[in-house]
Amino acid sequence: MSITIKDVAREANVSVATVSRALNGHENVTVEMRSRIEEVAKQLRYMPHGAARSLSTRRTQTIGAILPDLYGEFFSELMRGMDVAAREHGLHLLVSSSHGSADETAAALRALSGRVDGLLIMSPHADATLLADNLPLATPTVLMNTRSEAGEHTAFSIDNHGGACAMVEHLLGVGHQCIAMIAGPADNFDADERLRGYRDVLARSSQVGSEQVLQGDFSEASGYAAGALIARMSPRPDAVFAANDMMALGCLFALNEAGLDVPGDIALAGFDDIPMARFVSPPLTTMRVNIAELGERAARALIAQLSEADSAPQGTSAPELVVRASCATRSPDPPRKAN
Amino acid sequence: MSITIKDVAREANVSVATVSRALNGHENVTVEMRSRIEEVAKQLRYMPHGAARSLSTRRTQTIGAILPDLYGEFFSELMRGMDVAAREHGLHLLVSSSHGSADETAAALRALSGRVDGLLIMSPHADATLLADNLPLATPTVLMNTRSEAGEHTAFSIDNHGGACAMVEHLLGVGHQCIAMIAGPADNFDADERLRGYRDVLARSSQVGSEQVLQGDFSEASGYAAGALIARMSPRPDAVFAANDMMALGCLFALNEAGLDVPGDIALAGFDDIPMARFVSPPLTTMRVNIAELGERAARALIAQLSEADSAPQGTSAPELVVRASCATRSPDPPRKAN
DNA sequence: CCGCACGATGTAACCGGTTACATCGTGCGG
DNA sequence: CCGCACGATGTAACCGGTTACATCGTGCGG
Repeated sequence: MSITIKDVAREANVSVATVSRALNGHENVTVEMRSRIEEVAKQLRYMPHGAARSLSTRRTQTIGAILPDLYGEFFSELMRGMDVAAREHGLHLLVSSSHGSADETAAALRALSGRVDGLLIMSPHADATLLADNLPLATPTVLMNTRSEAGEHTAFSIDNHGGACAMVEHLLGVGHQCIAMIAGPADNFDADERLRGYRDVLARSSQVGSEQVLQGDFSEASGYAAGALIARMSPRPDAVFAANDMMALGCLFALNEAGLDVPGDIALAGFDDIPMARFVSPPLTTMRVNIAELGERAARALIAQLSEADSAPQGTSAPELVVRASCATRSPDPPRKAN
Repeated sequence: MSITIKDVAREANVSVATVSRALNGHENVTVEMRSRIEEVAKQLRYMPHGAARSLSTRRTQTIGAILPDLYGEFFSELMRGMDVAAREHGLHLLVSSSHGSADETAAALRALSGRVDGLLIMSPHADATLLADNLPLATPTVLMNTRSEAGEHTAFSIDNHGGACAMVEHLLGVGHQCIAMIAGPADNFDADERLRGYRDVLARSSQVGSEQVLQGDFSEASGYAAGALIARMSPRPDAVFAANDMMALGCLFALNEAGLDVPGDIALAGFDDIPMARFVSPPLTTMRVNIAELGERAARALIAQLSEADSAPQGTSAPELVVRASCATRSPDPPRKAN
């Protein structure tokens, strides 16, 4: 069907071994031989069959990534970071989405066996058991933002808890007393950690009343709904901390519609620092999460494992507080000149 | 090293052929035999080696995508569409970025040989020659937003020219006389087509003066620079058409900084309808491009080619005019309740 | 009771590369 | 001139699956 190494060998009147050596740049091939073979290969439009080569070398030059989804700002940035690290080492990226289901995660894990040299996994369901059951033995694996504390695999994550603490402390610091939180989806690890941070700071702070948590699901719509509720509360909180920026934006619309001024009547903060955060009016105070960096560091750690079997560093990325007009009366950001 | 089918066969006291048949659900295996083998396979944590299976079946269950980049709103949405189509058919997605270089595109093409069943390619450099030279014969391929008119491969694209025409006609229609354009990068196909649309409409419209093109590169910064220039022009254009939304946003900042009111003093329009477009003030008039749909349609066409060798439909996606406050004095969009 | 048909299972070739080991040929030292 | 060393090339095993074909065994019809 397709052109194989045999065709090239026949056409060049040499053995397949010589063709393989010539095309892979081995030493012991005369220059004339090499150039003759290269000529024939080019003329025949020969290109080596990846699967065959992988089978024989036991290397695929590919790292697999299993993510909840492939699109959206978050995963897009994550892939950007992974791509940077991968291409630096001439590796390909095979991506698979698990859509948040354990079964799909397991299926993806099994389907990738023998197709990748290592795996980057972000999945709420990637617990130790599931990994052990579906991961081919000895596949280098790096986990991202995972619940599983099982130190078996290298893990990288965003310090969501620390970030949430920092934000709540900031809000308390600038004088807000009653801070409501719009939480993310119940089964989401990031959302849980952010909520936990909020609770921890409130618990150890003496000056405040009780916590006030509204359920959201990370969508703008859920933020809008929560904002509408908050606007009607009595007494009304004097600050709102949304577990992500999209909900903060939805909330902002709802507060505006209710005739409330942000930050005059009520302060508002988000989490993530999505690009839109600085474009809305007022610009949104938020925690900047460097997602691409997380992806890049995780990929680098994986690549290191590919060569040296030992290294297994862990790591967290600390988000960074970005203060904008939505919760403190400072001047808004100037437009960024470049990305 | 790893568990292979031979280990399972030995452990279950059968031949590898029987194991293969049992695990692949073939008919002619007794139920006891099948369950015994499944039991052993599970216990041994056997998972078939993908490369070996691919080599033998000549199927990889994977489609490859070669894109200029893997991140950013555009490619992210594109991947979303591809993912939808791929997972519907149980296929994986192997992505590779060409970073806009012909060499990298060629390298990616060759590296994917034997690792994918078909290819989705978006690359400014994917011309007929490059494809012919680097594509293994008979690899089903679908091109996206390509220059190459060579009807050899199926191609899908956004109707950038038509969209730009529609936008310029709209601007003329609401009474603007002198419309400047902020163009995209010189070697970019989409940018060229949008510019061509602008020129074509102006050329066939009698009422206007000459065209006025400022060079940009699709970045917010270049839009900002162009906006600063425009603000100082005399006579000043009464409308600006930016080749994409990011430049339009940059331009908006520059115009605001220069004390100009949009749309009072000068109208502004973009292209793409990125999510931010409706959040800025004033909300941006733009052409909505359904990128995910493009990716999904292209992937579907590829998948169709995988089974039936014949089908080779072409297709364009028409962008849709979205009128917001930035260039006509209408009421702004209400917030979207859901995505 | 014998032989045939058919269903279950095994043997081995094959997919397309890589590479250890064998072989071949040439040049040079004694 | 002979033999040995070494560099270039070839042969064939191997990677881990799938599947065509061969073989085996059982039951049933004549």
